[in-house]
Amino acid sequence: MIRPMRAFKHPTPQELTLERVLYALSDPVRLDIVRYLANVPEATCGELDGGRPKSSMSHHFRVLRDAGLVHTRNVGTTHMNSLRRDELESRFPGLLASVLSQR
Amino acid sequence: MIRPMRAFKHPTPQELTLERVLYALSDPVRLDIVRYLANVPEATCGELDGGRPKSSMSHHFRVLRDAGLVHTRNVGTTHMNSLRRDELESRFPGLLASVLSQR
DNA sequence: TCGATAGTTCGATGGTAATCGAACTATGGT
DNA sequence: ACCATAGTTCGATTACCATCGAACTATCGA
Repeated sequence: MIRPMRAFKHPTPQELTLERVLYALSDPVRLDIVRYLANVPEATCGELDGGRPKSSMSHHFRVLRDAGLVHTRNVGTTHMNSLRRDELESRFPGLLASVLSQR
Repeated sequence: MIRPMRAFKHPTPQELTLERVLYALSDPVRLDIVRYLANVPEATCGELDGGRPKSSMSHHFRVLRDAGLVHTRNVGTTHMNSLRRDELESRFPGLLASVLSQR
């Protein structure tokens, strides 16, 4: 009886709130993650820790996931993260691009 | 020896950080304040409390001021608040408009 | 099946933020 | 001068959040 690895819950675009998205983006670590993900198709969690403990990174990815910014899928032993560009665009048109355009 | 009412400190556009702005906007009460201010030239603090204590409103206005979103000037016994549209636009072009365009 | 690897979850800690009442300050009006 | 009004500041409480180590889970490879 093999149970598959627990899948992550990803909110639908309708479930997203502007406050939650802005809050998720208001942390320097998470903003860096989002900026990084904006330039690659996907990235693993480990690829993004800046020497930080895995548990801290896991926390930030969870916040980003719960806010609807990031999608995580399981690939072997790693977790592949990607920006939910299209869903974000459908729910908050132009918002992500606007934030990412700031320096 | 008359001392004028203590003036508020307003950060310059250069001093603003994206994280701070996004954080200030991530609270429902403050987001409502900003949305309201977007539709009027100026507004007093009292005009915006939704039955909340004055001290709570004062706190939120302070956060918005410190983040650089709101300017407060003294007019008689009241405080007139306005959105710092131009400064915001110069520091984070398009950001405020993008956030305000979301429902 | 035995590591090794990648990441999550748990629990604790410290820091920060929201909230409110109460006291205080400043201004204008009478 | 006195009072009312508008808002700030202070202090306390509560709640939440970032951080980290440690234990746990899942997958792959040997």
